[in-house]
Amino acid sequence: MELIITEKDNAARRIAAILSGESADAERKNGVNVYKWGGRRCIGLSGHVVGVDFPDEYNDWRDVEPVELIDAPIEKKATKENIVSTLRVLARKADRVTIATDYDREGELIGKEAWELVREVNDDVPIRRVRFSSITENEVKDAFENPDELDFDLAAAGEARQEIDLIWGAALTRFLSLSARQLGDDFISVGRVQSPTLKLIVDREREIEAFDPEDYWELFADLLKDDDGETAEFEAQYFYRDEDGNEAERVWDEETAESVFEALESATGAVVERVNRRTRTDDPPAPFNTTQFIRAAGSLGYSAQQAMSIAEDLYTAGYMTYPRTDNTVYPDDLDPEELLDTFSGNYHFGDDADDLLELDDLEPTEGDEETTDHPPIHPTEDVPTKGELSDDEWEIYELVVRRFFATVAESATWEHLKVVTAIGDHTLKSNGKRLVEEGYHAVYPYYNTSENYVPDVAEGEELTVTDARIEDKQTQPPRRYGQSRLIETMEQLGVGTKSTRHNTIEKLYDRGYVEGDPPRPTQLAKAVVTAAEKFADLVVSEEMTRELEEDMTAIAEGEADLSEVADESREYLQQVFDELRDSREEVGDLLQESLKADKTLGPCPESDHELLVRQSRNGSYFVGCDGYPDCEYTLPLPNTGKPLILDEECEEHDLRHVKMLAGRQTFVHGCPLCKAEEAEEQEDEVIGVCPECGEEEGGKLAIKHLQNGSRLVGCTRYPDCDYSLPLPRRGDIEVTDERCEEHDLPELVVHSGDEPWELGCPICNYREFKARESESGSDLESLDGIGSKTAEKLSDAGIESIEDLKEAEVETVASEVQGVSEDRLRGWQAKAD
DNA sequence: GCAAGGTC
Repeated sequence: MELIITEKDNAARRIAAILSGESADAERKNGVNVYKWGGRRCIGLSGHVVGVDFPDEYNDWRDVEPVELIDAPIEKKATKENIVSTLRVLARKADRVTIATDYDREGELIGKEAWELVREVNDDVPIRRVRFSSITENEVKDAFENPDELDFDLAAAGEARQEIDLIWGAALTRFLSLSARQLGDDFISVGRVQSPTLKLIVDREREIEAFDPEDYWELFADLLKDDDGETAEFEAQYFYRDEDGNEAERVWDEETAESVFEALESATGAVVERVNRRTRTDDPPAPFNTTQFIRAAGSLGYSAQQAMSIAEDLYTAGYMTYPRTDNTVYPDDLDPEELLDTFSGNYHFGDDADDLLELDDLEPTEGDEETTDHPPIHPTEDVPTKGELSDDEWEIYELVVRRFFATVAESATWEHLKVVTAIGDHTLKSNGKRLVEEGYHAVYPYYNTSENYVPDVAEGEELTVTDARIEDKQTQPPRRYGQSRLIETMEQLGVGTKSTRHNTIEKLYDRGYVEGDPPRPTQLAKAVVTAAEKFADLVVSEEMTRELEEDMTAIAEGEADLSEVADESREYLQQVFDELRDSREEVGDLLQESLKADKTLGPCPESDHELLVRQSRNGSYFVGCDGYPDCEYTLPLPNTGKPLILDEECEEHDLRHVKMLAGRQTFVHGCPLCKAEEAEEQEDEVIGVCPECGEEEGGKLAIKHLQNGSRLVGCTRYPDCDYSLPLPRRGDIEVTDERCEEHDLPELVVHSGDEPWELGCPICNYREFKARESESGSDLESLDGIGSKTAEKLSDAGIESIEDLKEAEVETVASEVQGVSEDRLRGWQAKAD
């Protein structure tokens, strides 16, 4: 029997289908699929099924000095018992083994792990290795006809990485956690990938904190062209030549700005000095690799984690190719015409596919990176219907389909028109752009294609100045990294891999290093980075990865030895620990102070201690005094979300404001003491009889203001009767004279923002709310191409429903909402009608 | 309770 081993079940199933001509049967053994046909069996692993770790006697953090881990033995332990044991059973009976794991470094290591497991139970079976970059009939059959040997050097390069990462990560993580007495769930972690990533975020935050804004002014004029009554107005911006002779728009000196403004304001006419016209080709984007896919999904509002998890579901369902890839060049096996053909006639994509099929030349674009791991992400020939997918899945699927379309579409062409005008001695410029050839934008509507209108004018032409404006501005600090920018930067630095970068960012959230989106570092994060910079600079620097990569390349090429490289790294880490030994307390204090700072709100009103955000046993958050148990002062917090302490402080109590992070329902709670005081001052307002205990016990319903800032309609006999109905968090509630006939309760009106809205009878309102909740959200998501994330972004821009969308002004919305172009909006508007 | 890398 020949045993074929792949990296994952999905690959096993597809390879079995190809080699067996679709005749393989699946059999479930021990919870593992084994595909069977003729004299062959095929089993899929689940990535690494064994992992490196220290022996059990090193498990107790307090018992073992972290420094001892440097020279501790390292074992390989099975991490997927059922797969390992099934593999052993099959390997015993095999007379030939073929390793068909992924064609990349980690795949070679996973292959070697399989090799070792096979050898444990069968010491003479021949083991061969096949390599292919995509699971297509041609590639797979070709690979099996030309088998190769396992590359032990390449696998050893991966093993070096495993050992070095484990030793550095475990030893330093334990050292920091022990020094700050943070054991259990709240340990303080360090690692070759997570720490440089965290440093990127912390360094950016340092730049922002150190930023000193500078004032400057920008000046504009509106110009009017009048052609015998046919008029056109456009905006022009003042500019001058700086010392280097470059065009500059920012005026750094107020007096100059004012004097230019006066000149512009008092002028009546402007003369066209120069007209420049040029056309620019706008090439379609390259195929998706993981990073660019995450970025595109990010502009639709998906976090890196969400995008990858949806992509994985679509991959598992067979609708798109493997989402973890570095490749940006389609393989020769991919026939764009054939793939387009499968979309021809499709309700959603048919027209676009047909348009593309009419092009003479279907040569797809190529990116810079051509790798052997997997093909770039593209849709497969198995096309789902919209109903088979959730709204989010559909939105991501459409993105992947349209990206593939874009890569075979034609370039777009823009016409740029630059007009330089003179008002007296001052020069102004206007940049117009017009999309003359839509090209790939017709099938890929995610980019901003808004145009800027500047009329056709001739040199020497005289224009009227209709208005002049001066805008005072300030230079802005650098922007924080968003998740996708962070992933792109990690990729550029070579930190992490296509499969792990999004997880690393998630890890920084879990460890309490970053909060919010874009991620902001906590005090703890700053302290960890500062401490590491001082004592173990290498672990927070991308250098460590660069050096490791060099060593790995040397090992893979047979020029270096795994144990040599690992020992050299051990020596270096030993030096780090030599320096750390005397600073344990100093580091511990720094970490503990910052941990407390992350939770501190400000002075306790009843003692000399500080108020901290704490978590109770049942998981809910509250404000408590650091002096507990001497001081038992507490304040409640809202029960939705996770508290984030803001920089803003309450002037009355010197307490920092609190924001509650709860996804879409995130809100600023403010100063918890103010909230509690406000609730105290508000009296309960009785509005009717309690439907639960009113008749027997005489309970009344009242509008109540809770100390944690929320409001509700509840029974006055609380806690004996806990009947309650929710009320909105914001706005003043007006109790009107009109009463609901069914429940004999007053109709309520909420005053928030400009327009009051009728909440109505609280019982009816709650019923409707429940009904709406089960219908799941707004009707926007019923339109093609709008998933929950896009719906959310549209609603942030004030578009809550299809009705709103129809009336929306395309240009403004497109400029406000990222990832939503004018084309996309027009498409939805057409469908809505 | 450590890392990073696979995969689910």
